[in-house]
Amino acid sequence: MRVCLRACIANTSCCRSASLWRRLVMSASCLQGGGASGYIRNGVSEGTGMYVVRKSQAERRATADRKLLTAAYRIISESGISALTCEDVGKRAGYSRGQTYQRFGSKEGLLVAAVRHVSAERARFARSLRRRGANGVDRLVSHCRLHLDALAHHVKMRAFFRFASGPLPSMPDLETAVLTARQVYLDEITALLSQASADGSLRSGTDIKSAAATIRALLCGIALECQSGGGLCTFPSSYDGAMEFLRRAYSSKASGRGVGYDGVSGLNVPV
Amino acid sequence: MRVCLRACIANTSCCRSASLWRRLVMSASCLQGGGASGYIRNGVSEGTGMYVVRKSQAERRATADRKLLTAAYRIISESGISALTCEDVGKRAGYSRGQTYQRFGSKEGLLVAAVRHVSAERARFARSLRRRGANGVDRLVSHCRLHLDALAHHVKMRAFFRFASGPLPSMPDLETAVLTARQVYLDEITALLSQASADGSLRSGTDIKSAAATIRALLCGIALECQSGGGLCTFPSSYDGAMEFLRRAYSSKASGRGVGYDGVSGLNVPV
DNA sequence: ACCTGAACACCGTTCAAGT
DNA sequence: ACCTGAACACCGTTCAAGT
Repeated sequence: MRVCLRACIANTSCCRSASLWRRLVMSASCLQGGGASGYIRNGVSEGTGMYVVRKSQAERRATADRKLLTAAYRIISESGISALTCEDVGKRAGYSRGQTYQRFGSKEGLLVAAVRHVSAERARFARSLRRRGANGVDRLVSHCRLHLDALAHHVKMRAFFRFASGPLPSMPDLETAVLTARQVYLDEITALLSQASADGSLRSGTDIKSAAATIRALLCGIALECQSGGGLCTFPSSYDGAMEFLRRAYSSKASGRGVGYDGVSGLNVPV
Repeated sequence: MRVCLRACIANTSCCRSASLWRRLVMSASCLQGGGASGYIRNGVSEGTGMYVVRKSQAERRATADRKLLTAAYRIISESGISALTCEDVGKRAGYSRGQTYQRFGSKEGLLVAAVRHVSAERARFARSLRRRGANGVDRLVSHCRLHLDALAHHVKMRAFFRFASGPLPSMPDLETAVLTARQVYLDEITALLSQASADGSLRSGTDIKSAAATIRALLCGIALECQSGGGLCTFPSSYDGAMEFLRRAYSSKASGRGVGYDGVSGLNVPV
């Protein structure tokens, strides 16, 4: 049973009630076409309240979500959170301004989804890091360096630090989501410190909780500085010193004076 | 020669041209009164283009500037930069929304003035600090700690870190002003490091420029975390560890393991 | 169903009018 | 002169209408 909607609308002037339209699904072929002219009605089972929704609808929604999110974190990584407008997001994603509301309910909803996405991506990136070094502190420092290095290459990482280093005003749900993302980041650093403690490379007497908070503050502070330099963020060589600083403060070994960063191996090495 | 403006306006319907009004000044008594009913015209010297402007006008402007600025940095310290609206500023300062434009040209103009003001106040506060400690590194650490401690008590300091840890979008002049304020802050830390270097308490081999950038990043990162906790910022005890970390990383002495913060003296002391 | 765009509210900004 | 507030533009948001 297929009914052309154009004809339906032409014949009945008031046929647009929700109860009728809830039964509409879209044919899969529409996803390929350019326009929206392929709407059909099918699978109607009168009186049961159950409706058939073809997979293509879910796909369409997923596509919209993905495009909007991608537009959002690109804008954020380029220009910051407050520069984002729904108009811009819609335009980049190939939709109208209203689409953000269709999919995420509000601008805040979009931002919450965006911070969760980039936070998850950051955590995935962090897990993928091949941290190098002879011991836990070496690997901690290597992790921090590679993590910050990623600012130059990963748009999602830049977006993450935009969220982590300066929240939006008066958006409680966003604030909660950002705090969660920051907590995940803190837990990650805490885990690395625990490993360093376990293998004896962490300076004895170091309070892990406090050290993790300090390191996160340092990394967010550095990321903040990289952002303010304009569009693209690079990891300035002046922050090699910050990594050296981490090693000095937390290593159990009385490190020699001359420890330098080896750009090839990504390690701090004695020289 | 005094002319009551009310009468002037009643008699001439089109007397409001700029050329006429440029000659008006306000009597000093107006500043004391509540309303704006005391406008007078005086000191007119026809054809010379020179006009007498009584001090009370300058005072009035200065008062307006001060009230608007105070309203601005209070709002910023409480709710952040993007939460500030000209409506709010006007209301707090006892003016209309348009007054910000009268005095500062734009919201950005107000923000630039605000960041300069709180930056200058921060520098003044920093100079007033009685840094304690036996040597340059001790005094550096003491400075950092007292500086961050001030977040809990000084509204201007909270406003400063709102600016320093997360700039506004698409406001080039504001960005420049914030960069300048951050540079002043960096120079201050650099000077303290230089003193530590001079008296031999700074770990040899430390690059002062890089160390200053690292320390500023750490301090801004900590201030950022204090802000996100809601209204009032306090210096959490977990950041005692960050100060200890500074000492470990930059002191030339191989410090003993147990160094703790003495809340009374404001110093890190061996225990 | 998804999507759009007119309509509204809010706020930054301007500027003619008021004192 | 200082100051106000109506008017406009822009953007977040809603929602009736279009497909």
